[in-house]
Amino acid sequence: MPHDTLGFSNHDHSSCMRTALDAADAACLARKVQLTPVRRRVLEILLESHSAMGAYDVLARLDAEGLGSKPPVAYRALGFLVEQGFVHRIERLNAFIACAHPGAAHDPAFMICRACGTVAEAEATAALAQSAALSGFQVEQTVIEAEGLCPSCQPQVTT
Amino acid sequence: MPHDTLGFSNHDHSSCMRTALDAADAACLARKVQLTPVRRRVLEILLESHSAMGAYDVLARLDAEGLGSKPPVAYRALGFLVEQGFVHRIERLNAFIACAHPGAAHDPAFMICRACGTVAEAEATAALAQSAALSGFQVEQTVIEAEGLCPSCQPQVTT
DNA sequence: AGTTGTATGTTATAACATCACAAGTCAGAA
DNA sequence: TTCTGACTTGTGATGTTATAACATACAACT
Repeated sequence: MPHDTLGFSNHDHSSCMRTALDAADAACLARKVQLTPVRRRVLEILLESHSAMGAYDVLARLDAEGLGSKPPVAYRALGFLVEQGFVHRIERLNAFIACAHPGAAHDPAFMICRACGTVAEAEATAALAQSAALSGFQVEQTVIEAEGLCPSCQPQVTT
Repeated sequence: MPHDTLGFSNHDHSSCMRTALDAADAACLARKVQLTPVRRRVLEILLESHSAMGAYDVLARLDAEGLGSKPPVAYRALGFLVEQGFVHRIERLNAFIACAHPGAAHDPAFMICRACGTVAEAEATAALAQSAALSGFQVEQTVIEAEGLCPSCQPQVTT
């Protein structure tokens, strides 16, 4: 039953790619912004890899395909995709990952396996909300990241 | 009533510095690790500034005082202090800040004002715990950071 | 004195990110 | 058509953050 786009379970990859691209197309149309070839390709690259990639890794792919070779090309596209919510930045890794919940407005949290580097997305709860309310801080954006071991990298118990 | 070491309120600065240094001394003694001059000075610098500082800012201070001029000097000291829990790294800013709750074991969250750069520390709740438990992810470390506007940087209502 | 462990000093470079300015693209106005 | 303005891309240079790799110093113990 390969069907999960989040978490550390299997999922239907090609379907989640199509879904995400369709969602991005729709969102861009609605917001009157352009999903240009470079931007679209960067999103595809991140969706294909299905893992967190550094800006220079993305850039290397673009370069190989003749879509751009200088850092600003990658950073601009990534910046656009993050702005639009199609991609998330993983601060802890200085890396980027395609959003696992295309379309849904959300406040993502991430679980990063320190052994294999896999990053899974979860929904953040209102963890800071209370502290913020108490101190009068007005939250605009949150970064919530956990590092640890994913199920497949944990020491196995022999069955 | 200047007495708060966390949040965006006033506090007794020199007292919070002493408290933090005393806590660090005690912890190092207990753990049999050394709070060497460079390490101690870096902690003092962070406590004095009472805000998040980049590694190179810290390094500039060390250099001015003849305590070291090369990046590894600062990174090693900062790494040690982070390991020991005396200093926290703010991933979002690539910066470091002295811990506001010396001694207490904790899982900090941060509120970062995008206008003035002030960083306040709060306690993180078990935000990810549930997601992690569901997926089998074993959390070792979390980064929880909120960006927004602190009380004094928010548009004022004329009284 | 010799060995070990911890900390520091130093050079070089890797990795990440942005600035500044030129040029191309394209829709809509003149 | 031609102009214009908004947006996007191309490119060189630079700025910022972080670590690798190797050498040295020094204290504690044997």
